[in-house]
Amino acid sequence: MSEQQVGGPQLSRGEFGLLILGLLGRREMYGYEIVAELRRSTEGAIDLPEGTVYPALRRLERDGLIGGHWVEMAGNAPRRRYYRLTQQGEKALAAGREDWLRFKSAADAVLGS
Amino acid sequence: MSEQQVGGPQLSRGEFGLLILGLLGRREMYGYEIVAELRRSTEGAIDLPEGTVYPALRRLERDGLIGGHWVEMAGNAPRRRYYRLTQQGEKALAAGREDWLRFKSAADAVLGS
DNA sequence: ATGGCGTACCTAGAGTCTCTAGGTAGGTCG
DNA sequence: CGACCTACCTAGAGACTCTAGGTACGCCAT
Repeated sequence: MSEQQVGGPQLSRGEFGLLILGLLGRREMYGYEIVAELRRSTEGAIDLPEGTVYPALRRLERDGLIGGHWVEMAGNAPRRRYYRLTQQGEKALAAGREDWLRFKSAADAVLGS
Repeated sequence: MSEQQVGGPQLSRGEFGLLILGLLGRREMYGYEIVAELRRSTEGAIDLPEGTVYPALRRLERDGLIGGHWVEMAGNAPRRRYYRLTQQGEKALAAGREDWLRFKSAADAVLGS
């Protein structure tokens, strides 16, 4: 519990998963929206292909960090699967934020930035 | 060349490789030393096992970013393979630093830190 | 009416990286 | 003698990311 380590099987691993949790920490979103919102809110710096995001969402749901539910749209618009954080996901996000802060200063120390 | 993107096949990919380049940007080092120095200079926040570092060094050398040479030690002490950045490695480090800065602000934007 | 683009979901497979769990070989210390 | 340190190494499993598609529908311009 007092492990202050990140390099192990932490970041640079499920890093993108953490970013998705970060977005979902704000509000419910669906996959296609996450792709766009990630691109938008990072000004294009992070632009994940759908082939990365959809499997990541499946993993996060499988691991109980997010919960998804289908929403039928009016007319013939394609249905959406909205995701929100579970309680476990909230905890994972909090822990992930701390890992990120630690990793960030560690990497800055090494890279001299 | 004007690509301002990191999420692609960039960070969270060869992230640890970049950290190794960062260390080698300071001075020549050998594998076992890198493991220790990484742990030391990040105060334990990043503690890569040898099984991660040695293969990473081989990849970096294979890709021409670092060059290694054996140094025999006095007595029966085990020999060391010292690595230094190549010119290409210097460029990769510079590019990697920029990628890191971009990724950092992007992730901060998403994680709200 | 046809091709292009947009919404929204999905997958298989290849490639890459990280970690575990060892192994080699010698040295020191109690 | 056993434990631990320096240094290097590897194979294999597991995990993640990306490419390159596919499905299905709607809208718009030519």
